[in-house]
Amino acid sequence: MPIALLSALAEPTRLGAMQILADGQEHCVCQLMARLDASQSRMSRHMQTLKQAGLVVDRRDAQWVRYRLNPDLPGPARAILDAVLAAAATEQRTAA
Amino acid sequence: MPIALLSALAEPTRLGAMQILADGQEHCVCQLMARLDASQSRMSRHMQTLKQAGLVVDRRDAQWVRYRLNPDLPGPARAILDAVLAAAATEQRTAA
DNA sequence: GGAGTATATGCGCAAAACAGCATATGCGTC
DNA sequence: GACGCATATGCTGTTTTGCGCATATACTCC
Repeated sequence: MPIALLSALAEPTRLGAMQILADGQEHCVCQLMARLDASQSRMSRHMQTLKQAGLVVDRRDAQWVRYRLNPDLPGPARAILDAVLAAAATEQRTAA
Repeated sequence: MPIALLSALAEPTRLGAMQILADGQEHCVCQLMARLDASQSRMSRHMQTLKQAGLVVDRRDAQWVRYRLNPDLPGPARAILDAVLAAAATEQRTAA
């Protein structure tokens, strides 16, 4: 069931993180917290959640942990993610 | 934000209801409870949640309340729903 | 209008989610 | 090894979510 995926995405900070990571680049926790205005522990925990859901992968790089989209995300999950990101993007345009 | 949509779908009974409603037909609460093995109050409340999220619409028909997919679901929301249902269907095939 | 069926809802409870704070851990530099 | 920066995690309190039970409401049939 995609329940785990949906739960992971159904939270503003986590969805925000996914929108940032959607650029395909790696981002460290410190960047994410800054851009999403989240505290350190909050951001770290949310990234754990996304990782457990299989949406992202992390990599230690010196003092940083760099997160990026899970490149091996299964097709159906990837389709959900794309649809969600597209919807989120649409809304932001609408609000502008 | 699609947060509301995602939250609504991120619950097994509600997702199950959406899978049933995906046939395009109307279904009364009693059918849904039977097929999803849910108590009456539980099913009723879950349907309220789906309704509030805009995913379904209801219609009184004599003693029954018939639910069906919201035909006016906006495009991006519809896309999410379709992706989620497809993923759910895939998993069930995998399990079989 | 009384009984029966279908649905919604108020209430209380238990479990889960989320946040903040403090602290631990990993890594680099000196 | 001491210090500093980045990240993770234990603990605690608060809020939210989902549930069951009882009851209210809507409708039909007699």
